[in-house]
Amino acid sequence: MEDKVMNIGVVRDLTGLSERQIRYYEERKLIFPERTKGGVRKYSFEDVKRIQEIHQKLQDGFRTLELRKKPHTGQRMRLSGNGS
Amino acid sequence: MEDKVMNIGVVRDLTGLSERQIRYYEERKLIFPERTKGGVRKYSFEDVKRIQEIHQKLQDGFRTLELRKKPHTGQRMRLSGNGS
DNA sequence: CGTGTAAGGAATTCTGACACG
DNA sequence: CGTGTAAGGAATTCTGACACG
Repeated sequence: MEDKVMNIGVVRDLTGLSERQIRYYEERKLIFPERTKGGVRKYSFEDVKRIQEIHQKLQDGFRTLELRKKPHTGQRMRLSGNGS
Repeated sequence: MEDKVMNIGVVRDLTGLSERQIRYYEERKLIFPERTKGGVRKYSFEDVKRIQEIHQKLQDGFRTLELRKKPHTGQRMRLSGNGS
């Protein structure tokens, strides 16, 4: 439970991701930043780590929904093509 | 050397001090927050600690100039009246 | 699905100044 | 000296939407 102290701009710089991506992960219920009274998002360093993990998983071919509960039953290769 | 990630509003809430006080301590060269390209100050948790120390010292009767080099040669009581 | 972008508004922060003591 | 405040502008962030594939 670290302090939620960073604005999205800092998280953007720290992770190298876009604000769009960061907000989207929240929309998918993968991260839960706090808000100031005015509605500005505040993130913790834990959030930053989590965001990087999420991005990595997406790179590996997972979909955001699958990331809500850390999966451990099925690797899901995503080199080319899909499994459908 | 911690990351400078907090806006002054967070530091205000964390320390309970006013933005005016925080900016003033910088003006007196006691703390050195970074700046975004746009000019917005960014503080680290170390800065927060330092700010609290500075405020405590001021409560004890020190003046900002005296705090630049941590004093260790003269206690300076400040209960009532001054030493002049 | 995950991400980019332009749009307009709102929250936050900045500086310089005047005030007090 | 250390801090409060009103003033106006600028930087940052927010939401909802359209786009692509």
